[in-house]
Amino acid sequence: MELRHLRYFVAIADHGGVRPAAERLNVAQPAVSRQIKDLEAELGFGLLRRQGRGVVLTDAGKVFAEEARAILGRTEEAVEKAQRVAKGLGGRLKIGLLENASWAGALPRALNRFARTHPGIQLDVVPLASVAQIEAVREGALDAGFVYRQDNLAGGKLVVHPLATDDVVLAASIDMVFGHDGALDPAEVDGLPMVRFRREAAPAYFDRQTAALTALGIEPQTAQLADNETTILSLVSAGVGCALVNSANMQRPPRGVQFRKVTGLSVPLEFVFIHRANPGSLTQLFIDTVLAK
Amino acid sequence: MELRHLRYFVAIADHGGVRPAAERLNVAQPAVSRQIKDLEAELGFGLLRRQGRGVVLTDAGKVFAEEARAILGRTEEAVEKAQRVAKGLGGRLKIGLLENASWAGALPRALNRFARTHPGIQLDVVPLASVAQIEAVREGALDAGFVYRQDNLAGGKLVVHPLATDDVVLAASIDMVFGHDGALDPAEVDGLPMVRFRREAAPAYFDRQTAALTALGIEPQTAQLADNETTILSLVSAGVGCALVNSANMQRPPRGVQFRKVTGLSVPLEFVFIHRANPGSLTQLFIDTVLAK
DNA sequence: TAAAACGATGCTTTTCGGATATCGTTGGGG
DNA sequence: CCCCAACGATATCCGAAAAGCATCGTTTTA
Repeated sequence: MELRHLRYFVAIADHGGVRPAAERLNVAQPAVSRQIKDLEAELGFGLLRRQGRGVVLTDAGKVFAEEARAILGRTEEAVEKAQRVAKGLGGRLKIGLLENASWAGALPRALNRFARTHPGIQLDVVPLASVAQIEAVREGALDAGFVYRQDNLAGGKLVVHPLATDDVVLAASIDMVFGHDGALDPAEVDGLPMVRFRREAAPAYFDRQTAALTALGIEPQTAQLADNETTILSLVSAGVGCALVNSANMQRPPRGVQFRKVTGLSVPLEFVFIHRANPGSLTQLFIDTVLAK
Repeated sequence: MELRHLRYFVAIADHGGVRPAAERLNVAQPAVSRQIKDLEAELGFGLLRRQGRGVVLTDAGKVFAEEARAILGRTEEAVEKAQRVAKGLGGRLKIGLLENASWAGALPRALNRFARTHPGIQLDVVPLASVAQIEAVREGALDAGFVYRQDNLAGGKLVVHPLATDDVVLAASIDMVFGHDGALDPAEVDGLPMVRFRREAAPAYFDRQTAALTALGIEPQTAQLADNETTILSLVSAGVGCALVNSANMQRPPRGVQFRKVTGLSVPLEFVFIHRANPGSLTQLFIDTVLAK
């Protein structure tokens, strides 16, 4: 069965006869007769009742005509829909974002700009941790992602655009008094109870933090584990302990938390934009918007 | 565009390549390549990105593949749907029925039997007056109807099956005392206030009633007009007057109403089943069930 | 670096849809 | 009542188009 069969049959149903249908279709009458005959043979039941003068639709024919009309309409819609996507006027993009930190950067502006410039494109923003985003982008589950650079980023068809470099600072409850306002000496930090990332959530980050601390002679005392930075800051605010957090948090300091640089402590956090090496046209549009900045 | 294009393209999308798609479709690989090329040319945008080894769907291609799958699925459904109708296992029948009287006959049994025998067929029962039903059946708005024989029944592709012949009887309130139990003499009826059909509702019937009454020397005194027999009987029961009604009502006498034959008064009411001369297969099934009785 | 896998292209074969001419049937009009 | 007009079906031919075959270019992989 081909769409031609449906087109011919619908024309007959619409114009009440083979001949007017043929005329409307700009083909000769026998062509229509034959196609319908073939269609009936394939379906295994009659669509028309021939009664000398003209034809009438059988009951099955009436139903089939209705269905055929719907199918033909659907194909037109399908073409239009795909066409909109091809023109960059529609479609759907899945973008990964870290739910903690770094929202304060240029990201919201870029997203807003894209949404305004391409109103037909649906932006699905998926909150995911860096490791999960990288995996998702590799597999195509995400079109692009905003993550902190990880070990598993290397190789394998991924394009990485560095956007900014943050560092860690010490977050402590405002109830904790250090006696001065400047950067903290490592000795002042040693021995303090700390709220830490659960290692499984970000192994590389955890290890780099640990290494940086021990290099300064600080033995981290884990008071509590948490899965994300928002939770960590809540715990810090509650006085559970201090914590090393992304310096981007200083842009929007949570209530009850003070941020202090620690002399000599540095765990560079490279915030990057990632996508596959062969992005689709839609993704390319998004990439351009993000990098245009 | 033909369904073949969609089938080929969906096969590529499903199997991730031209060659496996061709194998699944039992055609050679170049055939698939060309069809997709033609399809892209017709659509005006690309569906596949050729990259040496293998192909990947473009964004528009992904959308179109989804749409194409839906369309192909719809066609299968369409065939099955029409097939069920062709086999007499589905579909819809519109049947006209008089909302008053004559329900007490074999009709409910026939309708029930049909509903049980053909559970897939939806029976739309439309309450309509005789004249309206005849018009509707002629125009195809109804597949069949149950009516009282009318003047406009003659000619024009209608098949009429007489089912039963009723007559009129006098309906009166039980408060009305005639002094005996048998048929009434015309003289006893003359001068009584009567509830009558509005003439527009059934002109022929009205005139025949009037003629029959005057033939017996009865001058009908109209106490009230009504549109249907149910209303008439309610008015009779309320003591507004007596009325000539279908004798079928005697099967289910309404509360507070007595029925009396009037000597010499006869207005034969032929209850008939009608349908067009060239019924569809579905309608034929229904006809067979009704007449099988 | 060579081989294998994949898709594209050129050419031939074959299938199938369309055009023309004609026939059978039916319904309407003189 | 009969003939004509309208409609759809059929037969045959022709052309378009889809499929098959062989081959080429490219890329990935061993």
